[in-house]
Amino acid sequence: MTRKQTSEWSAACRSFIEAGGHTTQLFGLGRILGQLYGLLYLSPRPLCLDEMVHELKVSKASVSTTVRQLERWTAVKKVWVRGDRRDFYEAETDFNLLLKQGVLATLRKKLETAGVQIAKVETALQAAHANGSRNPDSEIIVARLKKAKQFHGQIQGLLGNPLIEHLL
Amino acid sequence: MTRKQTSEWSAACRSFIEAGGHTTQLFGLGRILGQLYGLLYLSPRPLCLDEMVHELKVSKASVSTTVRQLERWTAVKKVWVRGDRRDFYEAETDFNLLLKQGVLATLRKKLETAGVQIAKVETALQAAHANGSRNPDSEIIVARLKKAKQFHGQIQGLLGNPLIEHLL
DNA sequence: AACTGTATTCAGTTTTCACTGAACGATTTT
DNA sequence: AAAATCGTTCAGTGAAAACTGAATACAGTT
Repeated sequence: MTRKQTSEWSAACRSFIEAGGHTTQLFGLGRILGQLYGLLYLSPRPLCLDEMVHELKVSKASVSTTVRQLERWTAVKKVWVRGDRRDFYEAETDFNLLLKQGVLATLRKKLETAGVQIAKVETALQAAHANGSRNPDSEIIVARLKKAKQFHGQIQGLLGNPLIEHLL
Repeated sequence: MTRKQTSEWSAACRSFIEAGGHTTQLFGLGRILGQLYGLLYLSPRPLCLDEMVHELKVSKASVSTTVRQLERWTAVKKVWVRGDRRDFYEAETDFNLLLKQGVLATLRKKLETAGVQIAKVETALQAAHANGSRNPDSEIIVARLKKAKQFHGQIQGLLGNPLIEHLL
């Protein structure tokens, strides 16, 4: 990537990087995220910011923020290069690790906030009940909320299940 | 919902519906999607479009498109009401079924298109190789692409794994 | 201390996307 | 056949998100 290379090879690499961008965009993450990870994934050596800027033809600001986002997800890590004060990054190539620490972790967090929402509704419901309010459909509503809560707990348990980690 | 009811109960329902909107928004899906499903989920009887419009205070266009989106995910289904030519919808209350047929199915589809991307890169890579192009980093690139492809296959297998369905 | 090379932040711009209003088409009722 | 009732489609709007250029901050060098 950093050296000049035959057009065929670089074409294949560009194709991979572009595919990465498409994929992340497909999942609602940005375009650059996938491109950047793809670039680092194929690179045989760590790259500094300006190299990434040059390869992807995007602004330095985008690279700076996106690479740190990838770092938070443990998808890339910063590496030291002796005698160079620039920041170099390389990709974490273990996808399984990445899936566990990155994707599943954020999924759990979102599930958590969803649980908070359910809890809120529960208090509202208890308030209605304690208040002596009567409603012909009360049983149905209570039952369905209960079911929703159970499902939430089930999914949380599933994501915490060591079996999942074992499958990866 | 359709009948008048005490303020406490409707407050709890509105809270649930709002929570649904928050949750779907959290996952990158629209706000209305979650609200609409929440409304139908709590409703003891099927609702027609105008009832949903009235409850959620959104446009009929939004309800029309969103409810069909939910239908594609088998999250709701259209039901016939005798002597009424309007379309009525009710929620699928089995979350497990919903997860399998809805979420996992779309996930598989996205994985599929990602696989197409990888295949494209592979042909580009073979072209480079057949062309006799030389590159010092070729082994690394080939190896990493292979690894990526393996991972893709692994995930596809995991989503097709009957064990997953069993866990739900 | 001034300067150079680096990364980060921030205000502004472009793009994307959920959502709407109004027009349309289809079907039923008068 | 005219009117009424529904559902869908489509161009447009507003807001949020992605992305950029320029300013800033920071560390090392002269």
